[in-house]
Amino acid sequence: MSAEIRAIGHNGLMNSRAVIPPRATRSERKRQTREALLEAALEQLEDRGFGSLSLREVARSAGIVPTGFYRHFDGMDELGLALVEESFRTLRQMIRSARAGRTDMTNVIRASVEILVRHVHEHRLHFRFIARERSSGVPVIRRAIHNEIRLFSSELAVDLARMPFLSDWSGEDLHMVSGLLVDTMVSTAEAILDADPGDPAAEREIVRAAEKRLLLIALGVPQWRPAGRESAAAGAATAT
Amino acid sequence: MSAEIRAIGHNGLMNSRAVIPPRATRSERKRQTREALLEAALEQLEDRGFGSLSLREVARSAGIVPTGFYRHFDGMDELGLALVEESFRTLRQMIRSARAGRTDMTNVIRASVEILVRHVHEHRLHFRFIARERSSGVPVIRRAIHNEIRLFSSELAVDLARMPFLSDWSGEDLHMVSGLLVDTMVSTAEAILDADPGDPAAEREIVRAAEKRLLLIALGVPQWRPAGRESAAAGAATAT
DNA sequence: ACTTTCGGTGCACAGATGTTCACCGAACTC
DNA sequence: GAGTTCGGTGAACATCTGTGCACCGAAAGT
Repeated sequence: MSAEIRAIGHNGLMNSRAVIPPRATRSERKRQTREALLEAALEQLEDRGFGSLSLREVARSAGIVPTGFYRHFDGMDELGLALVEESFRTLRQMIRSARAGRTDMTNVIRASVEILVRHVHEHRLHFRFIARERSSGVPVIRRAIHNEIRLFSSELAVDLARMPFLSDWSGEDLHMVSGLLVDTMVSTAEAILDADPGDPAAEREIVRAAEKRLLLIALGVPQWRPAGRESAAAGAATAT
Repeated sequence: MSAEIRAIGHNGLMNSRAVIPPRATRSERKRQTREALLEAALEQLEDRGFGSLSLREVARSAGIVPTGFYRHFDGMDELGLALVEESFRTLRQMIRSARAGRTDMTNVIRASVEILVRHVHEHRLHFRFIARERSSGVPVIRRAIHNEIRLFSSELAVDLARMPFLSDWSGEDLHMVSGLLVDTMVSTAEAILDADPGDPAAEREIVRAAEKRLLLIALGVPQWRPAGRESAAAGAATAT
């Protein structure tokens, strides 16, 4: 059944349900309160882990009664998984915009970091959620996030393989570097989330450091197994 | 130690403390139950975040009654901060042993990763604690861990400054690379913690990837501003 | 041998939590 | 227009939580 009426997007960040949407089809209203539940959970993650969220409190600040919660999810875990899905949907959207603007690669590093930072600001709560729950708390959510990130890293490896100076790299090495890049980006996102919003100096410092990190990694790439032979020989790497 | 649940609702005259060393000075026994509380908390972090730990449950599995908890900490937060301190004490101990064995630096990477892995196994619960609570949950604990890690990164920067090929680096750049190294190590530790113990193949893979990451970073170092002036060496990433 | 200190106990309380159940009324189906 | 679906309600439950209080008994101090 298509026929979805598209009303205005969402009701802003207000934590209470405020006034009831006057006119809406039933499934549309259901979708709205479902979104309100997700939003309420995201907001309450400011000073608590997902595992310490209470169903009642989430329902309350979403504007419904505790038992109404079960009309949408059959427990907090399912709500959490929905949050993972939603968060990574916006993340993939970020990747798309990153791929879109990659005409020249002279400043690919700067551009990537800038896109990352912009999306962290635009979807702060989503990033905070995955940053917070990535390593912590409820196992099922941790697993889900880890799977998404791994998948994500694999996609980046495929992208990297297309680049000229990486075209002859082994799959294992490609995945290594993509993993390193992803982890670096994750660290950067976490740093930005921790730095308080409204302090542009601190954020610029983070961005600066992130760009340097990525540049350092990029500088290592041409030196990777320069002779095609094995072996590490860290000290052996010489300048051109 | 005694993680067993005391099923009976009202304990009669059963000595709940299990067996304790019969002879001990009072302050020594206090230290012991304090340690039991810390241990109990660490163990219960397996499938929950620190924020969802309950004072009662921790006290129970430590073998004391809930109110007895307050003889040692005045709340779970303080217990958490004690855990942070304890955990980083063992971490610094690791660093010392890392510094001890650095005779030759041909395989400094391999040696570092190996030390990291060994300590993760030896102090699994401590590492799991800081990995879990690093980004999540209770703000006060998160801050404490972040401060420790930042301090830690600074110390590493000082160490790096002593190395010949890094001696002329600026403080900012040194801190950048130390931060990158620390984050990489943290990621490696998290990966090892996630991989189940007893699967040596998976772990070898993680170690292998970690060594490659560090090598790639190391290979970038000699290329870092080779002429001392602007102009990043590889055409990879300069821009305005 | 006395007094003090203090880690640990037991009880009690008010509040919060997840989940059940029967019920309502407006939106949907026919 | 009659009947059904279904998102939301409110009361009730058993259970768990953190914390205050008075008390105990043995170790420590004198």
